[in-house]
Amino acid sequence: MPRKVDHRERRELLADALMRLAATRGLEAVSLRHVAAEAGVSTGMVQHYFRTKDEMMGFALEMVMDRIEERSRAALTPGSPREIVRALLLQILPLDETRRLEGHVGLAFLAYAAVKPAMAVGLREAADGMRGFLADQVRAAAGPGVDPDRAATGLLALVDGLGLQLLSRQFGEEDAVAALDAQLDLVFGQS
Amino acid sequence: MPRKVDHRERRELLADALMRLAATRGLEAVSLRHVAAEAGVSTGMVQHYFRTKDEMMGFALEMVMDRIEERSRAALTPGSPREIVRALLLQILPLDETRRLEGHVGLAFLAYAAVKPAMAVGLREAADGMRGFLADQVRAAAGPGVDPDRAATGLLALVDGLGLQLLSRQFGEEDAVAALDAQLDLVFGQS
DNA sequence: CACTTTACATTGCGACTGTATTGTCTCGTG
DNA sequence: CACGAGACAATACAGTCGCAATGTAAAGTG
Repeated sequence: MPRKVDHRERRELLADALMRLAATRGLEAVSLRHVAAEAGVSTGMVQHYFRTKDEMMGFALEMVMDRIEERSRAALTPGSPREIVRALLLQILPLDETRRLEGHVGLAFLAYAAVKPAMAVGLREAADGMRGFLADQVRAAAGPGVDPDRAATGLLALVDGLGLQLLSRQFGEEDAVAALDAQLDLVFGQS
Repeated sequence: MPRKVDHRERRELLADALMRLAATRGLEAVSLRHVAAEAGVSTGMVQHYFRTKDEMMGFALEMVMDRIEERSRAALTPGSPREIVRALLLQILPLDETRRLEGHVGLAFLAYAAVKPAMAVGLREAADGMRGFLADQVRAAAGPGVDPDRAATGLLALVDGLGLQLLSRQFGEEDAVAALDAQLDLVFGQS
């Protein structure tokens, strides 16, 4: 075997360039040539690591989801269910610049996946897992009149919606956090 | 002046074709030729009514927003604030096929507007107006511990998030309505 | 030292894009 | 009835797209 190169590393380098492009100029600006230029390599190299454009898109999407999951796992701190849920959901909100970038990429992919169903299954599974985890936490600590599954669905939808509006800068970060806390109050009871 | 043609009508015909295309095959499939073919006309005619592609996109986006606003206005029925809010938010959720289609188009435009800021201002204004109206309704009838502005933000974000997940068929329509009702319970107090 | 496999770079092709140009037909007005 | 303006249609153009083919350099293995 000749020249040893870390495939995973190269692909992540290219996917990073793709994300930068998608966030600043939209998914429609993502082409083999543009990704190559953004990464500072030749288009031939991009083709070498991704046999087709769809393969590149799929890899980038998976990478975004992996990063979110990784950050979520890192935010898993011991505490009350409410604290756990809050820490988790705060990781999903685009509250800093890197997460804003990922959020834009995610939004672009969401619209992309709406048309390419093959891309949607991963997103669905991730959301289902998150919903299940949230429901467990709510079940453990919520008030008596609260349906855990519905509350989890509501929390996830709220964070999605807040994230959407944060991306279009409809209000500040502290407002979004306040809205989330208000919702947590409603679900877990005022503390 | 020669041959009289209703400009508005023709443009809406073309924008309808554009929406069908955007919903089924994504905004990336929207080209002058495709829109023309979908509408069953020549590309020259499309150019005649829209001098540029961006102009066509902008018109279609405005049309989508107008339709949502029109439907919302039609749903304005006399009743308690909670009933008014519920009826209004139910119009935003993609609960039937035509609204699913519009939802997909809206999602595509959301991602599009994230990159073309000129398109985003209209979306922002519409959301602000809606938020203000919701806040007024909440202020008129909510419990004492509820901040109207925050509750309005939460409701709008919830509906956005629910709509997003409805579009990707993550759960049934009745679940989304149930989640909305649960939230209304929390905001307006159990009835 | 051969030899093969991998890692790229370069180039070319056909299809498609938005836009500009030009032509034709048809109507309403003077 | 002439005529000019609007309503299209057809085509051309430069650019970009994904992808395939081909070439070259380097490194590990026998």
